[in-house]
Amino acid sequence: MHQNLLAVNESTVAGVGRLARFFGFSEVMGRLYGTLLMSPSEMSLDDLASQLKISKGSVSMNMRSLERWGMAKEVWVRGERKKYYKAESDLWQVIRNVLTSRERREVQLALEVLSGSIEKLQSAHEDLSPEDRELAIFYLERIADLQAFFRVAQLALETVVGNENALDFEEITKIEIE
Amino acid sequence: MHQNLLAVNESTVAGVGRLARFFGFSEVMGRLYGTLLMSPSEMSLDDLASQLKISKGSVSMNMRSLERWGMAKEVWVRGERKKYYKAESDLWQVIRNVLTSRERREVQLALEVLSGSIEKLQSAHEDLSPEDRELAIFYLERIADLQAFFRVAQLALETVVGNENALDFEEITKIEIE
DNA sequence: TTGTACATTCAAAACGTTTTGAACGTATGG
DNA sequence: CCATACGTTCAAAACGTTTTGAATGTACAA
Repeated sequence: MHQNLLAVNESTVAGVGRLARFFGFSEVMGRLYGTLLMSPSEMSLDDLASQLKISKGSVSMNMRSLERWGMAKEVWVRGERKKYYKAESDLWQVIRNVLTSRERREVQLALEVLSGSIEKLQSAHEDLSPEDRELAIFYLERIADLQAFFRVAQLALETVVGNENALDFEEITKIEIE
Repeated sequence: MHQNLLAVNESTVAGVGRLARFFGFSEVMGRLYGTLLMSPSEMSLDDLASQLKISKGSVSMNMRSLERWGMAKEVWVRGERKKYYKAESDLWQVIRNVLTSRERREVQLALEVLSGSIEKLQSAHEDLSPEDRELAIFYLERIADLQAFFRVAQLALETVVGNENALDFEEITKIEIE
């Protein structure tokens, strides 16, 4: 294969690995996904292990994670005993999967905890000493700030998760060019 | 101090620690920041070490990180030899600091690498065997998808980073309530 | 200027995470 | 219905990261 093609493949795989880290996944998961993304044909566990030079066991486990996150799919090949995989190549679908099943929960939980804190502070109000009352008021301010932050995060998430097409390539380039 | 106030403090500190992890910082950094955020008065290294039950060395190093990220500031107290710290309590300022000096670079770098890849593929075009040419076309498609993703990320970042007030509490709640 | 109370540093230890590979399952082609 | 080629599992090892605390550096109060 041509030198440049190899270089492009390598840097893309590395970049997707980096991206995976950023999103809180392991780098290997990202490199597996990147490898599949840059492969025109589906790949077996052995293909992936040899191409990335990692153990088969690691590939097996990480591919299961990728499947759970909707980032890769198994492909059945007739007359073959091996499992073959291909990448989910719709990046927006992948982003949506991840945001929906992870970030969304996190944000919702955070907002619930914050509401709970406000309630705790209010219900304690009668019992508080003067100094504690002042502190409680201070706490309420800070918690309101945190709520504001998480509400923005929630809004942003729903924007991405909610719309099937809102953020696709065409639309964005339009916005940028104008 | 009242039981509920302690509980609120604790869960907030834990939550900010969690948030820090999400943003790729160490949990301790987040807990230090959270502790300062929930403290009406500035705190010394020893205060922080004893409250979080971690070594002074760790506090010292992590506080320096927090300062570099614009998340905490040193406060001089007359007639005191100790260093005192307070949190940067404007969360949007903190977000802006982080996004500007970290995420922004990452996205820009990624876009440069992708452009470079496209050039590599185009400049190699003449030399390619028929099979490699097909592969190059496939690569170009996938790289275009990645570019689209990073352009959206860039746009989102500039939205947050660029506007001083675009995302403050008032505006968001308005949007939500309507 | 000096003594000292503090902050900083960094090597070693503790800790958590990831990787490996051999042992073990399992399902498919024959 | 096997035989076996493959996938999976998991304990141990490798590895990277974080934490500690003692040694060291530094600047302030007196």
